[in-house]
Amino acid sequence: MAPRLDRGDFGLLLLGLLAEREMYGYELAAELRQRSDAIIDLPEGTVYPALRRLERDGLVAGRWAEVSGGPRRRYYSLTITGQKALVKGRDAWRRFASAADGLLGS
Amino acid sequence: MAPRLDRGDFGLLLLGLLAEREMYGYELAAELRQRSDAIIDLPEGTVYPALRRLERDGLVAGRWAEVSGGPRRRYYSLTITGQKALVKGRDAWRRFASAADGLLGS
DNA sequence: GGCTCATACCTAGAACATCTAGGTAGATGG
DNA sequence: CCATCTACCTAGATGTTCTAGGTATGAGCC
Repeated sequence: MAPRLDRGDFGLLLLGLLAEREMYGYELAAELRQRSDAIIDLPEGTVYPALRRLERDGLVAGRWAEVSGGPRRRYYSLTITGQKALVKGRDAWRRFASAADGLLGS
Repeated sequence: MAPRLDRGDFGLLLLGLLAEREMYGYELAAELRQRSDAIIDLPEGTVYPALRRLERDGLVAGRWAEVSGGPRRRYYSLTITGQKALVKGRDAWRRFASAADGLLGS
């Protein structure tokens, strides 16, 4: 149920960013790109469906916001369930990354 | 073409183990489980197809070996192409893991 | 012999996420 | 007028994991 980064589910990264502040899809994609030095560069066709899955599963909540001088935005924020999923997913990720590092060698 | 652990392709972990020594499928699965404290526990239905893909793509080479006191084994070893793929995949993985750690926060 | 267990391989199909390749629309600048 | 940026969206293909089996060898035990 919780997104697992170690299984190739990038939804956990979105939860990570949303833990800081409310953001919208386009912003999330740009933020991922900038703060990872373009290492993580998810196309929109990945981000929007991921957000819809997170909302469907109750991990984030979305609201529409009208913006003067541009298209409207759908802002997402973490739910309580989402916060718990983030903690769990982050733990699983750390364990996996540590194990993988050991197995991959120098 | 090269397996990317950061995209959820566990084939890279198999390349990592095979860089140490020649191994067979059943052994690889057990090795992954033991050395990761059961954090990485791939079912056989994942390992065998993954090895076949790696062989199909020329990253590993397999050979059959008869064994006294048990079923025959198919041993796999890294090819030159596989060694290069391991280096590339490992680099990509380290970069991704570092970026993800930063994005996931505390 | 017959039974169970561990080893060791394999496959088909379902499930799921990414990615490609588009589309829609509003505002801005040349 | 037209290109660009913003901001959202979707359908379909691709690719991998995982489930849930199956096959076969050999050892140990009654």
